[in-house]
Amino acid sequence: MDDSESSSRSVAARIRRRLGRLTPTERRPALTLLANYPVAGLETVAQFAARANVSGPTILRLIAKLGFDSYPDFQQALRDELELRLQTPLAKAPPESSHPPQGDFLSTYTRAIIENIEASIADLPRAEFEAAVALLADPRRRILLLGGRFTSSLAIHLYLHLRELRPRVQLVEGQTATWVEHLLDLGRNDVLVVFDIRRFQEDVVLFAREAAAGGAHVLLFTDTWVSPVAAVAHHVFSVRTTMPSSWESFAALSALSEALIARLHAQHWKDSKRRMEKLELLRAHLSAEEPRP
Amino acid sequence: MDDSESSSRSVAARIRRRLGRLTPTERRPALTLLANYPVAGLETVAQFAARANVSGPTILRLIAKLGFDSYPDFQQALRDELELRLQTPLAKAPPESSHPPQGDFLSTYTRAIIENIEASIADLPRAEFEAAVALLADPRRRILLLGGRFTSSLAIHLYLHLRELRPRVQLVEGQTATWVEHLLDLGRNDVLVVFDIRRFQEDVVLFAREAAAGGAHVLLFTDTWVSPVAAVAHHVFSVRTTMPSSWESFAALSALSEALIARLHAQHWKDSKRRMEKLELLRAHLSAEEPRP
DNA sequence: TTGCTTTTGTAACAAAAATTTCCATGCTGT
DNA sequence: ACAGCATGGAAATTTTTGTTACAAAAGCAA
Repeated sequence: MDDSESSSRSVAARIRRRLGRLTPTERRPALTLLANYPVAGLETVAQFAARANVSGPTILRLIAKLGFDSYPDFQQALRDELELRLQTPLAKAPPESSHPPQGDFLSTYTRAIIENIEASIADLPRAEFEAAVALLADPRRRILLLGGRFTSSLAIHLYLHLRELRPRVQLVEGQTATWVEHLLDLGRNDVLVVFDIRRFQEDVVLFAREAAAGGAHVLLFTDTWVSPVAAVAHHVFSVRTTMPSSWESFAALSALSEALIARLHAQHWKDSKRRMEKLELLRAHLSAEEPRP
Repeated sequence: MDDSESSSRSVAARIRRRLGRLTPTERRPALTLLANYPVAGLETVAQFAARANVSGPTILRLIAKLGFDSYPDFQQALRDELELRLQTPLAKAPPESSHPPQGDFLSTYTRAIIENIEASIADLPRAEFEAAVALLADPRRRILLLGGRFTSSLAIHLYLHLRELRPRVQLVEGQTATWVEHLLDLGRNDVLVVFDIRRFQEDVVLFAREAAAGGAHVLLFTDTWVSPVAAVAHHVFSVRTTMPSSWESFAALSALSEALIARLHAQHWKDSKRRMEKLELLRAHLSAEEPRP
């Protein structure tokens, strides 16, 4: 009866909506799928059934109740969802050729960015955020920042601001081969902040792993695909970076680190104010002695 | 022959490693898979083949070269990867269940950011935007990027992405004293992109002035206070960076440069796609010849 | 050009998958 | 207790899918 309404939603949403009306045995694979979303549903009926400890026909009855015409149909829906989340620049020609632009480009693009930010921040666990702030606020800890090929700009952004607020902030940069030096005296009292999004970089992952093994706290900023660094990270922030049809957007990651900075600044205002005034003074000294151009 | 070694890596890594040794037609589905990772590989052979415009057997030959015994084997490997990635801490948090409180710091801060972006983009002259895109799209022009003390992260962000899309992109970095070298052969056919926000930097302004005098097109990204660079700039984008209580936010600037990149990519999709595929190939070559760890 | 090798697609075939049928089991209400 | 009904699985059936053999096409050397 409510098919027309629920059929527009994601598979996960369809399941949640009908969970109450499922038989106990049907509920088992339904929950299994939610727990291993969407991989479980991409297997064969037999594999899925085995995973959920039910028989094949039960799977098929479940799929039918969810409103799919066949099991391949259901899998296609899962793949479509997945693809939408994962599109990379090379994936597809821009849509403007296919159907005329609705609203101009800038407005459309901006709306997508805003949606990304909103969705990301809404889903973000507040406690994790506060924990991260506390870690970064602790002046005794050393802070190391690391980014990937593209995300290094984010690491730099955070670095430039943190450096103003507190001492002992370092950026891991340059050739990969030189990174190890940072690992040398990295210990229990240090924090590594890593930015890593899809097309996760092996060298970044390895570095984070090493740092974690050495006892450092690892803070990870990643996309919905979740970098493998998460396995060793103490705090993980996963935000949306995918845009409808084009490149990825760092807007949400950027917003998050700015929020982090703002929070730090607000909470430890007295310390950072003193520090910034001192900086100001030093800069004045330096520039006063510079020769006039 | 080196199967034992490469089989421990991810499917994507296997592809990159062998990309050079594949036939042209086999390379097509390989790149298709990387672009739509891993969805393309989770489809049936026929679907995957259609997506890459090759025949079924070509897919199977590719899979065999990658070291898999069968297509289902290959799919299982993809699913395993996917599952591992999605099992991370994120799974703990319930996805779309309850919306977090409205009034907390993060939400408030995010709302301010979003307002900044919306207001900035709404006021932005579309013609200027398109003119900027056209300038940056012209492959004959050299592009120079420059940022200030904090805004350098924005310059780097744009630099890292432009570099993928087109040749002849350079970043002005390092000590101010070394910048002049860039001015040497800067001429009528070149473009200087400058980021400069309040507490405008003298050295940045001087550089831009010099570049403009030399005939270069100057593109300025600035805040509502408008950098003095505007006096010599050919296109000026002034956006909001002020936040209610604390630090400034680069979100609008960031959104704008991302929109630029997206627009460029969309308009000159064919060129940039070719370029990016070539990059992919080169990276594969480099990583294939890396020494064993 | 000619002949040889490599590459790629067509079509037939075998394997595996999804689907259906049908029967056993357990629960509910009289 | 026993009919009636909902539920779930084993096995048979049908459909789809992966696989292979083979021939056409393309590239290349002499």
